[in-house]
Amino acid sequence: MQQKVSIKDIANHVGTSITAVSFVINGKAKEKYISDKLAAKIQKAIDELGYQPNLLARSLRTGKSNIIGFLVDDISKPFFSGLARAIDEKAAVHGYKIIFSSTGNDRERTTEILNIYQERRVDAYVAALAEGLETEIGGLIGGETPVVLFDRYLPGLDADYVLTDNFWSTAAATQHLIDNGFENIAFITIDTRQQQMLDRLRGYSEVIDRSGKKQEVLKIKYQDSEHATQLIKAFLQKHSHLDAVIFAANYLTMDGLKLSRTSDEGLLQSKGVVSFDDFELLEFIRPSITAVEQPIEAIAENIIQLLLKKLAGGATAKTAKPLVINLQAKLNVRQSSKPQNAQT
Amino acid sequence: MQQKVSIKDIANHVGTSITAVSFVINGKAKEKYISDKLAAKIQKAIDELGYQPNLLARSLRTGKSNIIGFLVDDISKPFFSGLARAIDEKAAVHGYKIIFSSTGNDRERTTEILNIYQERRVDAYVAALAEGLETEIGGLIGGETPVVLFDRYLPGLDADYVLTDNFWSTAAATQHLIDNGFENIAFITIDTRQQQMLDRLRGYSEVIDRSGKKQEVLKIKYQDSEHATQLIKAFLQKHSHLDAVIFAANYLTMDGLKLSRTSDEGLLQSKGVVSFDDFELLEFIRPSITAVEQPIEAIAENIIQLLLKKLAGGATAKTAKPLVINLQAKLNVRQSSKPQNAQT
DNA sequence: TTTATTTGCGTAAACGTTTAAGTTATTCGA
DNA sequence: TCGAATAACTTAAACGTTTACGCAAATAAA
Repeated sequence: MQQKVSIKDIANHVGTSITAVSFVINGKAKEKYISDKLAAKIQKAIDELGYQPNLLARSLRTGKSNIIGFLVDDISKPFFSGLARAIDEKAAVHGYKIIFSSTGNDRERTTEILNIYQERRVDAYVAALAEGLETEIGGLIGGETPVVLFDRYLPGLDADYVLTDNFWSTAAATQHLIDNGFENIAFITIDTRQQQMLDRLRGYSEVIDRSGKKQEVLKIKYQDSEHATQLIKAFLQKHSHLDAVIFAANYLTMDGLKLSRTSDEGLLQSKGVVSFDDFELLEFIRPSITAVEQPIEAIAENIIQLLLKKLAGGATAKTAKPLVINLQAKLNVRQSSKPQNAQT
Repeated sequence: MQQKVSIKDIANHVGTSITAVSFVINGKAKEKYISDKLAAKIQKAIDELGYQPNLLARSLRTGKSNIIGFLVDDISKPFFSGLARAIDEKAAVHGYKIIFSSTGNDRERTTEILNIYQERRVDAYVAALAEGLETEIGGLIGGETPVVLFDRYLPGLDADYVLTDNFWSTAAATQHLIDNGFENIAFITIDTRQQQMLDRLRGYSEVIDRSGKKQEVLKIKYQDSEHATQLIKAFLQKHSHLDAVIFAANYLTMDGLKLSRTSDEGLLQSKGVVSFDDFELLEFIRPSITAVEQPIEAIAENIIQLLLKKLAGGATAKTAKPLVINLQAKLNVRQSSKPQNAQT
């Protein structure tokens, strides 16, 4: 009943043309020489009849859907859903709406989603994709529609990125442990070619080397959680001289923490621990764990700004060389100094 | 370059009318008497030219956007983002896309979002709203566009609901504690008129009464986390005979767990604990905590089914009386029997 | 053979906008 | 006083679909 009042209805009600109505709706009354009197009457009708523009029609006409497609592994992961919220709110300010999808790291699903996005005529893409999906998103990158990638850098893809500075953040975390008196610091990561993991490892390596200490790295060929926990356990048992551990990803931290549920709880209990990626759990866990927190708000803000710039400056932006923005993470220190057998 | 091939292009390429093309696109070739030969030629052109329908145009014409508006407090809450993912995937199967927004429990923001949804001509609404926003969503309920509410029941609103059976679930949890030998079971909730909290309390009360035991209830006037933790602490100290506690909401469980970070860790350590709402943290926390897990998949499935039914059967569905679906939650038992000074 | 159906396809209107290109009436400079 | 500029509107096309009609040819019925 309320849904259906259109520009034409307004025009008829006032006794004018739809053009005039359109102009005042779009705030072009002055510019287009609509008299104040007519403009006022139209505005009155708009309010009284409760007119709401049909964005579908507008989009069809203007060729801009004002929709941004957002694509990640799994939208229910805290990092992604947090970012989704931030981005959604910032986009709303500029009249854009976000649509989300989870690829589940599946190739077919990904092309399917991208297809749907194209059919819905999204104005831009925002995506964090795993390696192996380069070609699917790659096809979009030269095209009409702007693309901004985040979270993970894909070496093959010459695109615009908004990233956490993994090298810097890990270096800072490592330095933090050193500053607090830890001597033998291990780094637990996965065996991969993912750029962000390599950067994290490099951050650790360089700081350790510069300090004259010895690197102690465990690279896990990741199969499943159980398996990883076992490898971590063996590693820690073998290197009993370690007094601190850095986990290079949140799931590794979790796998490590699972040791505390078994009889092996001493293994981590007595050490300084730093987790890459902060999560709620860490506020509660004992021993308390320092964490590298991704700057979600900043990431969201940079993505939106980059996008707006690309959306605004059509051709100019297209010829510009891709931008890689590296944002510094925050180190959430939960316990810093090293008592006898300490934690951080 | 790829973006712009339309029905008309196909028609010109084949040398036929756009009508014919439209028919084969929509699989109405047979029905509309398009010869197999023409249909094949058209199909060939569609594939070769890489035609993608413009869903905006289609929506404008058909009056169906195939978009569902989803509205919650905060999409980054695990329960909501998990549900979002589940619902998104199920909706995709039926050609629907979800758009999400977070109200932040703000009245103005809520009306704003609903306005945007109307402008985008969503086909249906899915929402979980806090009390106080009844009127904003209430205006939609009689209207053209189907509405399904979930998670929280608003007594004033005669709408379709998909809910977790709070009464049943809490009763089951309480019974579980009794069955495992706990004698003095407390219930910690907030002082509110929220229906779901009242139902949970009722579930506890009835089972306790029936068992002949004594009710021990703490109703917190919730201000902030710190304050709640203090009240919980005082309560537990005062009633030292308690051997089990049920927290009526996940944030209460968290506030309770914060006791473990202070010197008062003994207070919960020695007791059986059940949390309403499960969350990742609980898998790691010690003492381990049994939890009531909301059936996310089932909720998503029921929402979609209900929606599809309402979308299909226009007028018939509108006259039907509102449906309230109550889904049973799952009790995730992490430690059940009561040793001397036990946990559950 | 004539008439009625079925088959196969095209014309054109409509969905609700935006906007280029008119049209008329008014003001104005010289 | 008159053409030109300006002010105030309107007409109509276009965006890419779907779909009610219309029309002719082929087939079936009479």
